[in-house]
Amino acid sequence: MTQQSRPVYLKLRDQIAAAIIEGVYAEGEMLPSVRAFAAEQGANPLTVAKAYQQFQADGLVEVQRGVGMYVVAGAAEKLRRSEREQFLAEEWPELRLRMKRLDIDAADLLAHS
Amino acid sequence: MTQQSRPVYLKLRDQIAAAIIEGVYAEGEMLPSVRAFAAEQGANPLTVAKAYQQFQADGLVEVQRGVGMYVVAGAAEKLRRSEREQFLAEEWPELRLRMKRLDIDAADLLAHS
DNA sequence: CAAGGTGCATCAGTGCCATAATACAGCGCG
DNA sequence: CGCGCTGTATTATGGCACTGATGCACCTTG
Repeated sequence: MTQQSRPVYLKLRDQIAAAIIEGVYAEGEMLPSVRAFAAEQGANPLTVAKAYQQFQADGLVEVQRGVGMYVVAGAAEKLRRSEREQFLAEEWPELRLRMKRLDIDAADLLAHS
Repeated sequence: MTQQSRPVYLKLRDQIAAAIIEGVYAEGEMLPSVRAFAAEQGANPLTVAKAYQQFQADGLVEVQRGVGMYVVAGAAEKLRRSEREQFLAEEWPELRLRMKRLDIDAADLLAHS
């Protein structure tokens, strides 16, 4: 009903980013083809391509035309650093205020681990 | 250009919720009128109304037609509990996994306080 | 009663998103 | 070379959420 439905291409992007960081798609290996990943996820190949392009633009994957897209060396660490900084700089401050407002502290978090 | 990362009416909703919890809009008091708040925030009155409706549906504010919308007694605590549960049950688990993936621990958070 | 403020309903417009159907360009392999 | 696999460009279309302008019903106040 609300904005729970983030755009599909962004969901796919996050999913792929997590997989790269966790080594599911190791450096030097090939990402699933646009068509294969689309079929697997039940999405449209173009939508997958749109998600892939984000990584290509950031230099995290390398395109070999006619072959596939390969994870660049150091991509996992680069991605982790990038997202880490983004989280600490932008999300955490707001999150901190919000937790304070909702009266949530470390003990509450541990209770829900 | 109309597409922010987050819909305006949801931003307004969060902003108002925070104000209610913090007592800026005390219980029994009247919320700013739709038109007044819209002018103040540079938004459309209808967009503000959409944000207000969420609170009305949840029974946190009471509408007196022709007069205004009043904060119901106990609204602040009810809102805090609701958001608190929502955070712990839905957001925190994902956040926890994400922080682990990004190699963020308590020390990092304290460093950015 | 008249006037101004309130919320709210209706209709219309806009832009992003997702999908679809093709078509094209490059590469590897038999 | 021929075939099948890659990514990519093009165009078109439908859906849906968000936003916007106008007008109406209701209440209080003087």
